[in-house]
Amino acid sequence: MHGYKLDEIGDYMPDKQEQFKALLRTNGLKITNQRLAILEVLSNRPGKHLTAEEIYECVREDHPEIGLATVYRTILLLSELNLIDKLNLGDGYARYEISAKSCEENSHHHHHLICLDCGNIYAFQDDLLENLEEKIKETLGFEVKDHEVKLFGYCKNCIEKKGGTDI
Amino acid sequence: MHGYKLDEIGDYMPDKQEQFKALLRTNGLKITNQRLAILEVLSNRPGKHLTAEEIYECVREDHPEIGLATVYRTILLLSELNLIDKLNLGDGYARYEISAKSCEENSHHHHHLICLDCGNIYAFQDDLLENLEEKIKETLGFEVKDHEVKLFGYCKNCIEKKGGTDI
DNA sequence: TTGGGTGCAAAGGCTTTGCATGTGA
DNA sequence: TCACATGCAAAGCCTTTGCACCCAA
Repeated sequence: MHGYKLDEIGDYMPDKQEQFKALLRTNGLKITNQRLAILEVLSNRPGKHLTAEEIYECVREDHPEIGLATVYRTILLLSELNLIDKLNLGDGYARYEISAKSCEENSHHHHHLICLDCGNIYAFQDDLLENLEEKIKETLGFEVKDHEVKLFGYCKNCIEKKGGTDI
Repeated sequence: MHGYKLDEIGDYMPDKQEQFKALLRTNGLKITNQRLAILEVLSNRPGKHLTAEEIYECVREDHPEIGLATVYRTILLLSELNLIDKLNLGDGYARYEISAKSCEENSHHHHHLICLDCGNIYAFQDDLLENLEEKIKETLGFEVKDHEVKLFGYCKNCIEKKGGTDI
């Protein structure tokens, strides 16, 4: 984290792209076509979890000259600005999605359901963790600031396809 | 997974190393000093989460001739035999610990508390997730088989050191 | 004896970095 | 103009793989 200012932008700002531009300006960063294009790719695919390579391919459709290094650098920037979330499934690729946080500032990350069959990723919100975190604070004195929950299993579609739950 | 037989060993087996040897024999694998040494390093450090490099350094104290590749290959083997668990903190290193599962077969993985200050990792058991998994099955039709929960925050020691919780 | 295991070095694969060039403010 | 941003290629870094030698069974 380079210490970017994250809270200078009011909620009244109408357009996500305008918010982004203002955020860049606030931090003395330049507004470039590459940065706008990368954020747009991610914004247009909420709930999709794209690898750097996938983002690169999407952006290249409109900006064939862009370099993969720029994608990586921009991803890092967007992460530090809390505009995107990083997800690691352990398959060797870091994945990114537009942040839910960027809408409601106080919420934790949502959780992920990963289907072991088709690989699709589903998101869900749950507040069960809040109780757990209180319990941990009481018993262990550990103060939870953030969490990452990944549930692995089989999604409805795949279960129905196989005609049973005993995969 | 290469389809190793995991359940051939009874609970009556007295020594962890003897269990391991029997497991290797059962699967037609050879008992080597390197394999024994690597499992011992991990067995002697329950709750520690070692990287391959760290395991390598530990084993080298008694077996200076061992190669890093052997450590990686053995780690993979131990994982497939469910004797060790893999943990990914997103820092670029895969970490390993002796499996809690290897004792009680039916339990899920335990969860991890990761201190953002000192980097220590604490483990805890909790059954809150069971309720959550039922709820997910009911509402989304998603059948959870395994989960991975990482909670990031500040441990008791670090909170006390700083003299406050507002780090 | 002999096929699996090991050590070494090289290769893989994702990500970061150096550097000269380009460009937004 | 000029510092920041970009593109390309090279380097980094963790991990895996190829291959000849070794050794447990």
